Amino acid sequence: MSRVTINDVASAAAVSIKTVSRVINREPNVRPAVQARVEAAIRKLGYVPNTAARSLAGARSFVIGAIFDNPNPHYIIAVQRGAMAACRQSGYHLAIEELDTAKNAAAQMRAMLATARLDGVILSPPVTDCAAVLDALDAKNIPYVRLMPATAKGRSPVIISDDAAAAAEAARHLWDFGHRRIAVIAGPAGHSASALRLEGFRHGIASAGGDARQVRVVKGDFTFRSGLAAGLALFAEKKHPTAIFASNDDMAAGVYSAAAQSGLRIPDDVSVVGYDDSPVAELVWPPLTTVRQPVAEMAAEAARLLIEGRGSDAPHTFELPYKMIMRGSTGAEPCMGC
Amino acid sequence: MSRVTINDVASAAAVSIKTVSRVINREPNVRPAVQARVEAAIRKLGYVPNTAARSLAGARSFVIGAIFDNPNPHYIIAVQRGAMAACRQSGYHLAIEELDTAKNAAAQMRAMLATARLDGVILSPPVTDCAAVLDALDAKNIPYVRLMPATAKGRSPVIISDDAAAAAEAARHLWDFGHRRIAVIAGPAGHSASALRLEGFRHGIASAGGDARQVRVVKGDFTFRSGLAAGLALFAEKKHPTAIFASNDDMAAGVYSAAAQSGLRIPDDVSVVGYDDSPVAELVWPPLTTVRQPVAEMAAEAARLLIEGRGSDAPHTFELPYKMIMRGSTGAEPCMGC
DNA sequence: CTGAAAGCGCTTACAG
DNA sequence: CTGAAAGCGCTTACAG
Repeated sequence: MSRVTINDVASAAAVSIKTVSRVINREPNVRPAVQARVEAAIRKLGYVPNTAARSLAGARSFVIGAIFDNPNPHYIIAVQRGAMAACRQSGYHLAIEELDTAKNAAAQMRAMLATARLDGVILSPPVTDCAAVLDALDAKNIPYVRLMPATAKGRSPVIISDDAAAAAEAARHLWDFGHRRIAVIAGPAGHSASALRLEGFRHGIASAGGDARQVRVVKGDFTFRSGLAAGLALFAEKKHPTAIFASNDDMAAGVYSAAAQSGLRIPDDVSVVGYDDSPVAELVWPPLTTVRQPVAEMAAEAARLLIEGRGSDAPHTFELPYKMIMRGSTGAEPCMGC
Repeated sequence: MSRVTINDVASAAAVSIKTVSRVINREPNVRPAVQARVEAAIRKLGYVPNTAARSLAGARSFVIGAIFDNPNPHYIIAVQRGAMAACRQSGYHLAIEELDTAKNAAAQMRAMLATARLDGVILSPPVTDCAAVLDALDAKNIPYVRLMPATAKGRSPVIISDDAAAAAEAARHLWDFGHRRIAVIAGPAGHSASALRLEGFRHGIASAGGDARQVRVVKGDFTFRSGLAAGLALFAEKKHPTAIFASNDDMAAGVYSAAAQSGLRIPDDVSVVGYDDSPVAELVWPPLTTVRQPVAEMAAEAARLLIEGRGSDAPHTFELPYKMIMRGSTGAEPCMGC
């Protein structure tokens, strides 16, 4: 639709197309007055640079890739939403690729790279820790930014949110409500978030003056079902926990179900904290107190880094703040006053 | 990476670049022998056409858009997976856009169209039925294909799977197992699938020789929670249903929870059928009998239609087959032998 | 059935 | 600080 070209803008601003190009690309050496004139012309004409032409003439493809593997749909959607937003703002496209880590991930990565010219790649867990994929990217000299890696953090710019600190805050929150019999439902062993959240929680208890070894730990696998099973097992105990930290919201929802089956009320009899602030957190009753990891913002930051050509910079760590979302599933320890 | 250009291929095959272009674009008027020679050269050199150059010289952008609104993440991911696969095969990109139908959808659509040149657009429910969005697309002359529209099917090519027939099959399946006290948990009123599945189920009962009016209908909204509530209400009745058709898997999972709380076993005491074959269907126990709508394939077909330039053809309907997935949640009516 | 020429809308590499 | 020229790799519109 945009028939307006760089030539039209150049004429309107009475400059050469090279100067318009400089303004578009924020290159130096343009007098402020001239720049203002060009920008006014761009706005007036509704000029949008032709990506195909820019790509053909220059070295950029204007495509950023996002690689996923074995994924939680909510998480993927959040990453996409953030990355897409950043891409759109700069006229980039987001190419989504799903890897099957079970098979030869590096070969799949190379196959993708053979057909698609990418200016950069965003890696999310668990591929974010797949050395073979990083190698394939390095071999082609393609910049990449990783979300929440557990290993090899020195290999690329990295975007994180402090899960351990968030879990510690959850622990203190429960502690401050007077809870002393506390259980954690941990995530699966393969997932780096599991360890981060568990250790963070223990650390929070310790820093509050408690004994981290007193914290009951039950294994889960991030599914509703495992949360239900863990909750049932916990509530069957004579002196069952009065507070439970589930390492994700789905398991917390399972705990809700277990509590209902066990005749326990939330938060009167037992307090529950989840993690992720997924949709289910607002669907359950009472609404779940949980932690929000700014996934979309993290992905957007990764995309921006790549778009600005900073994906090959010396390894940096960009940390974005988590947020505890206080809702109705936590309250005072039942015998506070007994 | 692909330094090989159309010129290299032309030299290798001893033809002009125009002939190579004809082969790439499957244009007519190339002798079979020449075509074979060109294809051999392409293969030998590993030539991949430069999309930016093709786009700049020609009329195509090589970008297909997919519009979503208020979405089930699993569904969106499935649509994306299918559409991406089709796009990748033809060197296209998929641009994903989320609309907020609550706000001015047409304005959002126009804003998107102003910056992105799209060769076609895939619309999925519920935007697939948003007349204002269709108008905006028509105004810009952009072809579109719609997935599962409920209205205005004559406005574009349309991809469907027969939800009503699938629901009818589910009904007959239950009927054949001897069930006569049957309930349906319906979806939300705004969603076209709700009506399709409910009416199809009723029709199935009638065609099996039953009385469709005897089928109990309880309202749900496609969430686990509404399925749980509906199940609890149903199971509280003296002569509770022995079979339940939940209009989606999430609600079916809610029914599982209700059954457990009510001391009912699946499928011994009550049979359950879901719809969607979402991941939860294999997570619950016993695994859920459900219906698979070929969402990814439907999206792939839509993308292919658009890529082949058939998006503006006279309205067609492409129907893809659903599939009933028999698992362990259905069995004989409990008193079959009493 | 095949090809030579022009041009798509930019950026690059220079020149000044 | 600014611009004229060349060229990126294709497709279009013709000519034969």
